[in-house]
Amino acid sequence: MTAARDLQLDTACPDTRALVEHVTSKWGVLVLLALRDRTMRWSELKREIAGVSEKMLIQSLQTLEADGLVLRTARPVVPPHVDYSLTDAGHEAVDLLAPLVFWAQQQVQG
Amino acid sequence: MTAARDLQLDTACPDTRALVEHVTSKWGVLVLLALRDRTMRWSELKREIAGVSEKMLIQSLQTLEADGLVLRTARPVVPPHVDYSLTDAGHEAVDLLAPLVFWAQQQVQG
DNA sequence: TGGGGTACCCACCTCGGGGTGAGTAGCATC
DNA sequence: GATGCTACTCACCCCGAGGTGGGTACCCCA
Repeated sequence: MTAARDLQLDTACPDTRALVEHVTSKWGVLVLLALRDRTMRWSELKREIAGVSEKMLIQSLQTLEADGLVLRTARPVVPPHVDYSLTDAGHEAVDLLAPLVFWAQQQVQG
Repeated sequence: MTAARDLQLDTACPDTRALVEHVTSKWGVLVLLALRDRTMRWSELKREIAGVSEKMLIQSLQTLEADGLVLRTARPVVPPHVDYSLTDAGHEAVDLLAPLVFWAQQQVQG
């Protein structure tokens, strides 16, 4: 178990900060949770995640893809067909993230 | 285990979102980790958490106190003496948060 | 001929997280 | 008399997350 002090200092690292911010961002959380148990198309995600704007959905997906957490698979057909799924790292992230979100939910409701 | 879909919808709840944002915010993370294994004075936190501005440290502490994660104990002496520690809920939060931060760190360094 | 569906891009705006710097009370020390 | 320490408050600024609304290529179907 790493000492708390070690974590503190390292957290000042901007890259670690950025990754934590991405996975805990407003729409990032919802995208990761939505993709947790199955691959989804872009339009499915848009429908599933209530209230997300097209811009933010695209931006979130692109960020998570760049972080290596989400896999984008485009089929060059008409009309366009694009699938999104979690990578192994994405599954690791969501497995660590979900308990935190669940806990926060309990706190608020309690 | 709650289904992913249930979590998704509930996460849209602004209060849950706010709490997750507080504990995963730039300085919120560092404050929680710093207080993980001991009570600290304000000046100690300021020294321990490199680069934090006074304003943001105070703001983070006030937010976490309002969320019931941090306990503030002021002694009316001169010069002022204020202790900060984690509540039970604060310990729960940091125990869920630390693995996520640690994982992010590994991802970045790998 | 034109309207619709998919998966985007682009320009613009707002609002709040985060940063900088100055001020403050009361005593202690020089 | 002045300066310093602690734990703040207050005023102002900047930038980026997030939102809004329009455009676009391509083909299909009516």
